[in-house]
Amino acid sequence: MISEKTIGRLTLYRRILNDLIREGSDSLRSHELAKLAGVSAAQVRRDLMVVGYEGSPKRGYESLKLLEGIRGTLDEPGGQKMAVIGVGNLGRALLAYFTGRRPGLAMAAAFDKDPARTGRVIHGCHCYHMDELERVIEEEDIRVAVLAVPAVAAQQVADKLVRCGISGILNFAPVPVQASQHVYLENIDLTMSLEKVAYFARDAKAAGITA
Amino acid sequence: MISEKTIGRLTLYRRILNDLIREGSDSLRSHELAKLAGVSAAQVRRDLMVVGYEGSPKRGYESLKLLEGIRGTLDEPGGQKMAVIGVGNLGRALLAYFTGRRPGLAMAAAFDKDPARTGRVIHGCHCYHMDELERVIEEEDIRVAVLAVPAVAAQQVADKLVRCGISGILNFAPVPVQASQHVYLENIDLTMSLEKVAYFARDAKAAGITA
DNA sequence: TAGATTGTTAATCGATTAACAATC
DNA sequence: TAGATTGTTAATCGATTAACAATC
Repeated sequence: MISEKTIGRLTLYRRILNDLIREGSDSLRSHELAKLAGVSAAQVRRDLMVVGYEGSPKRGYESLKLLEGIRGTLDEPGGQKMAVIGVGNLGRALLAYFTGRRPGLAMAAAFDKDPARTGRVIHGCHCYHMDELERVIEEEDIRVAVLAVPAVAAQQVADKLVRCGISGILNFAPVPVQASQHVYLENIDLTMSLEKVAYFARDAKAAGITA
Repeated sequence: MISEKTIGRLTLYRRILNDLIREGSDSLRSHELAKLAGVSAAQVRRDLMVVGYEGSPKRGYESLKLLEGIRGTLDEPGGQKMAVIGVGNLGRALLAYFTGRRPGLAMAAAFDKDPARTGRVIHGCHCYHMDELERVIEEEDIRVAVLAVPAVAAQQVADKLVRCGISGILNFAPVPVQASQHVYLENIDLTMSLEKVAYFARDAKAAGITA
């Protein structure tokens, strides 16, 4: 079982690696990757131990083989499908943002309960009414959901998603949503993050004056 | 010095408390708040120790006084101003999302380098050209910036923001941006979060089959 | 009072980093 | 070889939780 943090960093290493390969790199050292990812070299080496490809003390890590190893660890071979639930301002932006960002993770559907928003294509993705949730998720074999509904509806919609067979939820509603143990759920609380920044900005400014 | 995590949870407690007060609650216990916030009661008690208001073993915490205490800890008395940098799909959505969400944290300006997007009002906020960044930040006394520019531009724009006197940055570009020690920077890597959910959704599904 | 809840300390837990023998 | 880098373990660090005397 690989930790959440390690998986997160692997996704970052992959992106960095893709850039390096595009620029012609054929090998790299742990400390180079560490610098670019903003972590320690020991962290990088520790993380890379899980991908099943070993570097060599002489040549470091071969870029292509390392990328292959990370892909083998992170990706579902046949690809995965996802959906966005709620196509208000944030939902539409996330739809656009996530569409085509990574091959192997396809945006297959969008849903909303407002009939004014359904029955049309938004950012290349068909928007269905919530009544069709179960049918479409089943037919399209969707496993991952991006939840962008208002806070009051979040828990209820999450429960419905779980009943429909979704096994991963990325929740943007500013309430901590609960789900069964067999469903992976990550909460991104934008308001919390903004308020944290506002608090520490104040603090940083004060520190700056004192220093 | 209060930890990042504690500050984050205090913002959550405040929101929950606001809801409870609206519903008529005048007092609450640590375990009630813990349940609603999805944390342990010990965690809540520990967090609340920093706000300078003590509960009593008999009556728990008085809702209004606790809210007052949290406000006193988190909020800058005169309020704070923020800006969004980059008004593409994501930037515009964040502009709409953060506008008016909390009194005391005002969206004062938006910026973009594309002249087609500047000189107009988006979601109630004037959009300036990047050339006006320094002047407007100074005039409006903006301290917090939400960074929603493409990855390639992120570090460069962040550096510019710091030079203009910004002391808190919420970065949405999918690269880890670096800033000086006197600037608080939080990275929200949406792609990383999505890929993590996709990975563990696969895992969760496998666990479900095995179980 | 008796009992529930508080503030607070000690124990636990998990993740990160430092260190080092093995290796090319 | 000599030296840099690897995989991996031990030490460190920080945050969370369990426990409990104090309290209303």
